[in-house]
Amino acid sequence: MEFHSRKAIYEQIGDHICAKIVRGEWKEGERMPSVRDLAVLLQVNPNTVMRTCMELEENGILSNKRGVGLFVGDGGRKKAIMLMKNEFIKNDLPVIADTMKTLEMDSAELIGLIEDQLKRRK
Amino acid sequence: MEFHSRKAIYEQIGDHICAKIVRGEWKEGERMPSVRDLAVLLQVNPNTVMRTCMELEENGILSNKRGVGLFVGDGGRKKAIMLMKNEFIKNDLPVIADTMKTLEMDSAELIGLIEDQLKRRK
Amino acid sequence: MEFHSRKAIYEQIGDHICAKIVRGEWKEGERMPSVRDLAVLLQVNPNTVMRTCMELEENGILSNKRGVGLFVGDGGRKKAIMLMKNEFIKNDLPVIADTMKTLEMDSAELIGLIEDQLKRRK
Amino acid sequence: MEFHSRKAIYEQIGDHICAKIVRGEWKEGERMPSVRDLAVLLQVNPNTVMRTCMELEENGILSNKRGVGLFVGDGGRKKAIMLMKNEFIKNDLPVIADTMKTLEMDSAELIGLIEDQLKRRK
DNA sequence: GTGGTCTAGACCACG
DNA sequence: GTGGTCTAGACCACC
Repeated sequence: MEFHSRKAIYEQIGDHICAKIVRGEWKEGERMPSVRDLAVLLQVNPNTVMRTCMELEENGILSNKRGVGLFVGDGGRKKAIMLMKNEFIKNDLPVIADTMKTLEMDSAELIGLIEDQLKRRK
Repeated sequence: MEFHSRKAIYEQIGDHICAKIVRGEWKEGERMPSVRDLAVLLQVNPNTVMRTCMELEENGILSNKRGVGLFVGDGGRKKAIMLMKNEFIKNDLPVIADTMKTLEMDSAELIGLIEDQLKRRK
Repeated sequence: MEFHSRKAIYEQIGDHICAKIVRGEWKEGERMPSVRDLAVLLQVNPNTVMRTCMELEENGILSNKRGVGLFVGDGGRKKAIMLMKNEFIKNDLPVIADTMKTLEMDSAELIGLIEDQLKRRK
Repeated sequence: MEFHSRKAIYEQIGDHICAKIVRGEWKEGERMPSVRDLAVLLQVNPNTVMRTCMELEENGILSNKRGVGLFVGDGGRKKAIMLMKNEFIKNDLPVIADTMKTLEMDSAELIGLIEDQLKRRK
């Protein structure tokens, strides 16, 4: 995985894990890959992954059974959705609204750009 | 001026200046306030403003007459619009698209959120 | 290191770093000395080195792994060569051509002067 | 006249005046345009032209008859040539030699670049 | 430890 | 007065 955005890497990893959970790839109650495995997978320092997991644990998205491993917590999917949504509203929406206002961009134009973006990924 | 976002202050100042130009408050060919005056105005260190202005100069948005002052460059408004748009496409659009996809949010919902955001400001 | 020319120190540092890369003393993918170490080495303020590194990063010559250090980027050598060459063509060639024209100096004479210059260094 | 290079404007004006004299457009003993006229012509602050002229006077290239005007001094052409040549050797040659060395550029390549440069002007 | 940002203040060349 | 550079030193987030 590569990390481009200005966000801290541990936050990007958080997004990545949340997305897995939201998409249902990692289900509630299931055991996740170990911190070490994740670190290898993401090519990142284990401490960094650790930090992410601690934060997700505090949010109740993950739960940590000592000596056993990390698990997706009860209601973790819902909480992950809430977390992502709140972060989006707090961090991104204001920027979007500002930019649209200054550039006099309307909803239609924004949606056009977003669709372009989505197509480009396919 | 207050600085909230995660962006560095000098980048926020850049947005601020570009917005002025885009809105036509500072017109092409006109002289801008001096770096020092801007610094006082924005309650920021002159070096920080300088750094912003250097970047905008490299983008052709500002031009510098030695010993005289900073001016909005020829075609500066257009370039400022392009810059803001490109930054938006590069930095923000991917985040928006990602988030919408993961949260299965459709255009209507996004626009709803944005309108809420705009109302909240009034 | 001593700094003679009219160029700003941070630009001379840029030339210095590029030259290291071009000469192969610092290879692509390798980690460079930290900003602080370079500053000590060159007897210069760390901020000054930072400024240079930021510019080289924007040119794709250096790349930055957060919290780890600065590395010579992929294709960094080629880019460094291009950068130096372009700077030379942009800044120096016109001066050379102008001077030769006004002073009615021909190629042979120029080369003579350059060889004198090179000898003087030995 | 436009001023691009990093040289101070008053120095560029000096080059400009010297070139006129070397080329014989302004002959020894002849009266030059007034400082004010030059300033208008070059779109520059009269003080700046003044400064240039003072320096050229110190070099014996110009002579100033108070209340009458500026004249090209006796032997001014020869002195102008010397001045330009010395400046070139002092300021530009070292940079050229350095760059050629780092980029492993030989004389033939340099001459090729210069000829390109000269053609581009025609 | 790393880079990155910001401040404060000095100094310079230039106009 | 203007922009531009540099220093010194602090503080931050990140790994």
